[in-house]
Amino acid sequence: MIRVNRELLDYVIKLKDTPMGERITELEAVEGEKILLQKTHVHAVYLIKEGLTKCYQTIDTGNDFIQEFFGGGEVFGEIEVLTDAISFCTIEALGPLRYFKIPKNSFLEMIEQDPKFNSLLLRLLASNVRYAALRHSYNQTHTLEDNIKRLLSEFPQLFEKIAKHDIANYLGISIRSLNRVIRTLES
Amino acid sequence: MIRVNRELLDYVIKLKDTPMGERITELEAVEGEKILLQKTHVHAVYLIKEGLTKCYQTIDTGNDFIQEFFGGGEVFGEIEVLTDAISFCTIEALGPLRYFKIPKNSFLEMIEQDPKFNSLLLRLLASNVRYAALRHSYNQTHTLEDNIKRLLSEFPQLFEKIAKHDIANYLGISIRSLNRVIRTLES
DNA sequence: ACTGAAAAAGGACATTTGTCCCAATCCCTG
DNA sequence: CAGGGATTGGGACAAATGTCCTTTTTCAGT
Repeated sequence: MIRVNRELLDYVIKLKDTPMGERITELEAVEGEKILLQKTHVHAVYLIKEGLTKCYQTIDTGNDFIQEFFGGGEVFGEIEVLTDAISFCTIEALGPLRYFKIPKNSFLEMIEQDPKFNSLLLRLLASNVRYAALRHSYNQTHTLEDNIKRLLSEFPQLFEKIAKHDIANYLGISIRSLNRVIRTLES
Repeated sequence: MIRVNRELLDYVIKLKDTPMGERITELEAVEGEKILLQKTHVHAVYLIKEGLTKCYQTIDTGNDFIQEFFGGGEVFGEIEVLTDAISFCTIEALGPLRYFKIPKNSFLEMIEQDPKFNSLLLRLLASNVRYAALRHSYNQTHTLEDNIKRLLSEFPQLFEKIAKHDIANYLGISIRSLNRVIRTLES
């Protein structure tokens, strides 16, 4: 639900105090600000220091589909930089945000020259593949009710921290359906 | 739909003629054989040389959900080896199969010592993340009819090459629904 | 405190999808 | 070539979900 990566975050914070650290800038954003735009070229890789973002796609139907919520230590832009592709989702701050920006070239150099960073990145990608696969298979094969129960058990503050329409877009359903199921859960 | 990675396959085939190549074994499997079992420990990484596999999870409801179809150059077991986790899907041959097996330790060494291999692996992971994300968002936000049309345009031999129940399990729907929609497509 | 906009809640109906059957066909094997 | 199991196709009904719309609630800004 909300992905984080403490280990990578700690490592990059330490990197800031090395020569390579000069190439990493620290930035801020406010709620609603978009750090990365879908269907644009990506020239840097970003890492969240503090705060929460949603990573979503705007579909041709006009709806949004939220791939994931990212917290501290999560990375975005790396897929595009590695595959040389146009960005496939938008990253938007859900509150005040602090994040690091690593220029594309520096990122690629770090992969080559810093085995520890490389290893952390590989594990991040692998862990995200795994998480997304499990989430989607569960989604496709269980009822909405099961899905919401599962989210709640994983993240009890769900309804306090995340807007209804975002939860609906994360589950790929309409708000109406979400409300209906929440109601049956309460009774 | 069917993932392949020509570049990685070519590279590993070349590797076979180097000292490192001695640690890579080439194996075969027949249709229906399972190369990797869900919920087991993984001690090696595998790469498909020739043939087709399905990568699926068996859900607690008894249904299967197919994450992806893998062809030449695709890798499996890497997620588990990198994240030190139990395998989250089963890999099954859909026909005669040839594949390489790389012991866990050798795989990890290759990542550290062979920048080219490391780079190919990073790009494979990134490309798979991207592909899966796009597939799932499309799936969640479009009708079944659109999804099937999309699969057909991407892979016109769909119905000749892949069994109905596998297509249904890939889309996360029942065979009944699949048949129903196919029928409306024909008329 | 007032107001307008966004968010939340839910009624009513249409549409989609699943479940449970049963029938027809194909294919493998004894 | 007979029989059994898998595969395919589809009818009928139930359940889940979407669409459209209206009402209520919340809340920031004046």
